[in-house]
Amino acid sequence: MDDRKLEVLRAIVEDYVATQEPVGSKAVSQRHALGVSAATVRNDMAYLEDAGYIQQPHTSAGRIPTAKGYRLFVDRLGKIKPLSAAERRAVHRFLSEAIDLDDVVTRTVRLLAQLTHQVAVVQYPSLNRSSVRHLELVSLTPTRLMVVMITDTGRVEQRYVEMPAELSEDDVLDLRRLVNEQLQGKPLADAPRIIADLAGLARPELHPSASALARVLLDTVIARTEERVAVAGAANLTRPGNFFAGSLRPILEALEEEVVLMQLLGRADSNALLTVRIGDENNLDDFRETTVVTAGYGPGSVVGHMGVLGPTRMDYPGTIAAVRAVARYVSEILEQNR
Amino acid sequence: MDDRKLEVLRAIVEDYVATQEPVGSKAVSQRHALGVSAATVRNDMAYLEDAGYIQQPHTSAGRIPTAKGYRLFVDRLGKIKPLSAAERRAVHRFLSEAIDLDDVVTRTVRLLAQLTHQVAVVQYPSLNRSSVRHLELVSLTPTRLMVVMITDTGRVEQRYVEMPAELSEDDVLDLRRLVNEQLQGKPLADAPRIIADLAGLARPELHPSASALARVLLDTVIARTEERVAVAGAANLTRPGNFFAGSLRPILEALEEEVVLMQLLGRADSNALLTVRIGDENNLDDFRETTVVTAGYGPGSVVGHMGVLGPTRMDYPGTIAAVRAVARYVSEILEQNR
DNA sequence: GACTGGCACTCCCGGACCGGGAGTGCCAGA
DNA sequence: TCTGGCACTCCCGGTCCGGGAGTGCCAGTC
Repeated sequence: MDDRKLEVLRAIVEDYVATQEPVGSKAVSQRHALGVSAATVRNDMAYLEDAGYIQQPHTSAGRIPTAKGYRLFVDRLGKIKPLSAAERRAVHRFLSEAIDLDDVVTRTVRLLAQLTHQVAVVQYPSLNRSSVRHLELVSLTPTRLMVVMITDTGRVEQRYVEMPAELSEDDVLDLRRLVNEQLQGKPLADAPRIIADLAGLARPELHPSASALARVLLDTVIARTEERVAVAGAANLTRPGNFFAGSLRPILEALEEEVVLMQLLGRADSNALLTVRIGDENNLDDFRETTVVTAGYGPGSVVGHMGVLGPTRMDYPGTIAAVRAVARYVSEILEQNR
Repeated sequence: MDDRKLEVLRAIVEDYVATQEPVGSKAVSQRHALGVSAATVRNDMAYLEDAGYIQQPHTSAGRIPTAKGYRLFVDRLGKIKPLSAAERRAVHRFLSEAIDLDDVVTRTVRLLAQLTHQVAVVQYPSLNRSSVRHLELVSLTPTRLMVVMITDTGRVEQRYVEMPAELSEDDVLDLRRLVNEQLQGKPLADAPRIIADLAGLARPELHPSASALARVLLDTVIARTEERVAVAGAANLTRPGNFFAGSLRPILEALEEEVVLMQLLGRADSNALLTVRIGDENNLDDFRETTVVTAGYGPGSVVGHMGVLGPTRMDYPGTIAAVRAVARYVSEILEQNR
């Protein structure tokens, strides 16, 4: 494939993203200084269409890129344009004001939505990859406890436990000591194994209570917390030309389904620094016209993903730069709080 | 105002809500067994229009209710239709599976959205009206603490504190004892006063640390936590005829603005059991075509509001019944966990 | 006096029609 | 290999028109 043909494809992608209208041969040859005439561009366009990179909405209209065309653009043509200094400062300032981990996530998701003018999705840091920092037991009544688990990513999880027998203040302290001895500092991934043996380590008369506690702890550790996500910028879906009314509804519905969102954030290939999934690559019918740009984040290892979701016709260089920059900075913050 | 005229208004509201199309005199006289001819209905309609209860989109079209018309309907005509037994069972089952307070809120908001086919909004239980059950201090490093506050509504709040000096294990225990002695059982409304005197009660060498802690506690108590809300069912905005594309965007934007949502939930007249705000009554330009149905909930006293938001052309009896039923049941649950 | 049938009138809505414009494919020539 | 020219296609916006639904009014009836 010719170098010039690639330039023509780039021109088509850039113009189409900017104007949202099919772009014709004349526009390409004039505005992009290729040094050839419109007729020549037309020949290249015919080739690109044969090869499946662009298509015509109808005869005698300009061309628009196909998913395959965008893919080529992202892989070989788009030069990521870094954030401006002002934008970087804004990101730093806004995120550094976060008061706790939840606030970091909330702020991140808003920031992404605002920077990219798209829908942003941020996964809460996954419990599984973090470890236990502290467990606290609070007795509410003699037979009712509250368990609070604090992880080294700063997450706090709470559960109520009904005890099979009344517990004295000392009993609670004993249990508290026991669970902390066993679990403190341990990765959550190892926790289920440890918890299984927990009841056996308690004083014999506490066995029933310890098992009840263990059941709830287990639940806390493996619970659906990994699936929690924050969403922002849904209003951006209504930007003119982004999605027509018919396709809006399934997307709005999907945004409230954690399962779908997790699938989009794609924990499978979580090792890639940054992933761009265009159209069909999402393997979801409702997202055939949608591109998802995701990045992993975390202190050292990846503890969660964040991403941005928009029409395939999106500003790839800008979006990719924004997601990458924000993911990096959030990782730094988590690193500091380690 | 005639009894029959009221019946005509009811017919118009009900038909319009059902069909989303202006309703004509013929339809009213035929489908609603008023025992009078279309011509008579026309006369009544002319009266209702003069009085401002209905309007014509254009000459020679049927009539649609005005905000004033809906208001009259809600105040005098709509008979709330209770949930079916099956629906009630579903509500009970779904809510009773909640594992903690956050989960109650999450489930409630989904349930409301599903029952009413509208957008649901639920305020997290306000801290200010609850009281402190327990405070926990966890030392992360010698100069860094994590404060966890647990309230009697089951809410957990966490903050980091940087200490001006290194603290020993005993120092932390001292501070922990102190703050719990002072604050346990106290309503959050009283907390700021108590916290102000806190530092003075610590051992002299702990004064600086105690002040640092007090500052953060104060922040925790009065922080924006009161403004947190959960939203669900945004996809319902796209139901055919609910909102046209132009008016969708400002609403989606508002749904991400806590401030606006709080205003809609309206803490002002928080004493009413159930509030219906129709169109202009919301005092927000973007919500001129929107009705908000809200109810307070809480164990005994009101600790938060929940509501549903939809086009003024909504099924009032059904929506009101759903909001009322859910609010009641959530209140019961909170009562049990008290 | 209240209600009714009839009638002329208004206005929306969808479909048909049409001309301009943008863009294309192809071809012959440089 | 590139270019200018040309005939062709098809969308788009505007206009026009007829049918239908609904109204307001009036005269007549109970």
